[in-house]
Amino acid sequence: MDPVLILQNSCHLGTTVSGLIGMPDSNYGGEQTKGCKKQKRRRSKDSGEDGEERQREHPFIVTEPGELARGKKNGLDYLFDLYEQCGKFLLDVQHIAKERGEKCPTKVTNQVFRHAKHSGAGYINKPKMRHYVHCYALHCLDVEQSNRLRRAYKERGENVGAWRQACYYPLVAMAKDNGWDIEGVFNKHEKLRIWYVPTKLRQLCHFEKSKQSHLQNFPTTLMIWPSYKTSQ
Amino acid sequence: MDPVLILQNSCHLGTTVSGLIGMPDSNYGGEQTKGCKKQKRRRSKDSGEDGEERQREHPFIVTEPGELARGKKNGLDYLFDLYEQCGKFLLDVQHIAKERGEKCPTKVTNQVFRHAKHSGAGYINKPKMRHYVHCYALHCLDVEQSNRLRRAYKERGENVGAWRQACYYPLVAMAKDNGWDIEGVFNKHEKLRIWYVPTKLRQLCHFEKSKQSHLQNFPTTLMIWPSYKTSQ
DNA sequence: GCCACGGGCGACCAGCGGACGGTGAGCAC
DNA sequence: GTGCTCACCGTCCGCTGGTCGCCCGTGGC
Repeated sequence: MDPVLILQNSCHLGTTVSGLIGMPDSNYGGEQTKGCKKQKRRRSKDSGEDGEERQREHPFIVTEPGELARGKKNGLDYLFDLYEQCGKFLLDVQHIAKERGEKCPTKVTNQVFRHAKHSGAGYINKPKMRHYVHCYALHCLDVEQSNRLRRAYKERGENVGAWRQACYYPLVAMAKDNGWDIEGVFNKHEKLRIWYVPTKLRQLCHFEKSKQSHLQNFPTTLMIWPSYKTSQ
Repeated sequence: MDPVLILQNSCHLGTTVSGLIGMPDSNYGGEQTKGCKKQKRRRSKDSGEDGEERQREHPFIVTEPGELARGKKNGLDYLFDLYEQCGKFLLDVQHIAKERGEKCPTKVTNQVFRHAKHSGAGYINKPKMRHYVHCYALHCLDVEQSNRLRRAYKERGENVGAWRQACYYPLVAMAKDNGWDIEGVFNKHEKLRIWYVPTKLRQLCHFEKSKQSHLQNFPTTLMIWPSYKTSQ
């Protein structure tokens, strides 16, 4: 059985002393503490406005490769296809930019999301795509392992959030094999190159790297994967 | 004699019908016309404040290679050295970022300028560096031609602005030889890769490219370099 | 001393990358 | 029908890249 999955499973209900546990995906304890205002946000609430209120997309569920989601849900093959679609939209934007002699983006930018929306792909939006980037990354870099993870999490009846969290660790292992250069891991892959490395994944790699080098100095320190069970 | 220089010289006092003439360095006629507010800016004027008012740097003059500027002026060798210094500061910033597991910039960003200032290089600032990037580019890509241009403009007693404008055209020619990919021209050179391609240079390349392809359809059209004499 | 020139760089802005968390869809019972 | 879980994505925010033009240093007379 896969050691990473074992680690996942064994830590699932565990507790650790790590300061990272239950951390949301946002920046955790960078030295800059300035700018901590809480956001206030309003929402239309009633649809008594002029425009057609966009219906929100069906939530994702953990599906096996090739499996179609039942009920009002979307499967993970569909999720990954969204990333391929974004790649196509980036190509469009690049061609248009070159034609006009404008700056040519190399990554999926706001402009690309805008272009997707204008092109009728209203089901694509930035928060969603950024949320699952690392899941797509695992799918690109190691389909076998990605598929195994999907099957395991489906079988255990885990929700999408848990599966999403689990996708981080195989990637951290790959970063380790690449001298802890997660940026490089992304850049080597044709389809991944166009996606920004998620902050949390970069931080996770940094954290593990520090832990490893610390282990060399103090071999008695316990090495425990953070569970991230409570973060979204 | 160099054909590009001949073009420069012959067009120096000329007039053309080009819509680009006398254009400032800013965006000219992109299709987006939104956001045309004029900036208001205040300046401290009196130095009755707490801090030591930074003295502004001596202006640049056109100097020959190896020549030191006389009087309260700075020479072009010093200007180009500033770009090398920025490259060093970028290296610093990159090392710090990697150590901390933060995003690692590949270009000279605001952060690099901030680091330079904090490191005591208060004579480096963003507007200045961005202003002369293409001059440094020519210096990197073809020292011989850059040196010839410097000597010619010094001899004719031209001011820095005129020399700066003249630096564009050899670069446009290089872009042409590279399939009009100026971004690629920059990226191929180790020291240039870290600098953003100036908007005006990219636009100039695009304009010339269109003119060239137009020439093929209507060979009787006169091909005239815009003079840019009145823009800064 | 005085004036005119011209360019250095402080300050501004649209829009970016990045993030949060309130709605409300969805399913179990 | 009812309740309560959880994740979608509208909206926000600190900055970025990019630029403008005011102010004043500067040299000639």
